[in-house]
Amino acid sequence: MFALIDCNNFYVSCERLFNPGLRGRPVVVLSNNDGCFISRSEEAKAIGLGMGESAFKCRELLQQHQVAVYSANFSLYGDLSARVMRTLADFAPDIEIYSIDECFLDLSGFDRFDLADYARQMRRTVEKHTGIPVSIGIGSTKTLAKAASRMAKKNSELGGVALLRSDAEVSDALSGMDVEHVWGIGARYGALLHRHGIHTALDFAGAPAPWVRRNLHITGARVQEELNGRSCLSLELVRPPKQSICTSRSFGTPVTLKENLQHAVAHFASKCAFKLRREGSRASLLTVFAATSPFAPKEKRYWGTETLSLPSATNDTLLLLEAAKLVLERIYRPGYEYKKAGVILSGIGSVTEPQQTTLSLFDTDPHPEKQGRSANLMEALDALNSRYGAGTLRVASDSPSGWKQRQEELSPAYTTRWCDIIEVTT
DNA sequence: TCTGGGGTCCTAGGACCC
DNA sequence: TCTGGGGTCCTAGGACCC
Repeated sequence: MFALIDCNNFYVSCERLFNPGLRGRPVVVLSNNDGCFISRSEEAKAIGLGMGESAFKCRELLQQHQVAVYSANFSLYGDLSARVMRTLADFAPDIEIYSIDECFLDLSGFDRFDLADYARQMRRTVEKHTGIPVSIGIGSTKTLAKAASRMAKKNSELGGVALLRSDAEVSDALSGMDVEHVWGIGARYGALLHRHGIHTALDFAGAPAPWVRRNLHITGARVQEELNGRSCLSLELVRPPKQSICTSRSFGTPVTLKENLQHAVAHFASKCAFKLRREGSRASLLTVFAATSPFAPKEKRYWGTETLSLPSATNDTLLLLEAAKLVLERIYRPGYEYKKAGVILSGIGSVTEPQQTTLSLFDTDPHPEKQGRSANLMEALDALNSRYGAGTLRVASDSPSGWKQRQEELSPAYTTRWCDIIEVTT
């Protein structure tokens, strides 16, 4: 059996933790740049504020209902997530951290326990240790556990826990679930399925397997197997290394000067390089993109992107920054109002893998001694920034001037930044 | 005036190899 | 008139997840 533990309205719950006055009130958390809703309290959902809906379109509703609005505060959410996961890890030997607010536990061998009772104990403990409310679903496959957790969340009379064990319990649950809400079936496949008379998760479980394989491919076929109680997805205990790393942002106000765009791109490249080293990886491809608003009139729209193949895989901030600057130089077109830019690293391999270089006939030596110096420098850079805070030591072009996000309603980083705590208590 | 960010996997088709 | 079989790698596009 698998358990899926899902934090309720996670980001909103984090904000409420440090601001108990928000309980019972409608609360929303906005995306980066304060664009749309990415987390909503039950009260906010009841008012009709939709997931992913643009905040500016709901201005009146927000005011009318005195909705508490927050900018996304990921350092707070990340830290609280880690606390929740540490607490849950004590309940089973194997845990897969699936996302910032969800994890799977392997409950095989727990048959001597009353699983529903065990889940209720988990809920109480997480609530007590972290203050975050969770819902728990248990089933014989990960997909069924997901379906159960959805039930637990939707039906308050279940007390936050749903267990699907007998065939009758499973078919009963699946018959009450629209097919597009099954994990792995989204809106597009949902619409296709509805057109073919497949409306509920139960309909899908019973649909002809060859048809599913043909139309929803191997991933859809797996989902169907899982709904029928045959486990295809095992717990992933170690996260595989990332295959691509992206840092991108929308700008609060449009950026027009190349110099300012360079500041932003240098910042994104530095962040990417840091993430890459944290993974213990190197990248050989670097993409930069810079774009105007997709909502601008057609003649004012531009989406520039180009990828550079690096002479050898690296995780050196200086080299990646240099490459990013070169690419930006190529894609920058004057006269546009840039609203967003980003850097993507790919062609990623581990630092322990043998270096695959694409040296040209005329390249000079790869300078092994120089590479050792680069590694030392990066180590020192990361150590300083870890000790004294991100951005303490950075390349001069990685500058915050001339571009910034909108974050008008940012709460303090209560658990990760000393100066924010002092501000709260004084 | 305002519209997020960061990922994964799969497929099809083209180019190429022997 | 016919025109093999078995591969790899790369890219674009489309789907999905949170």
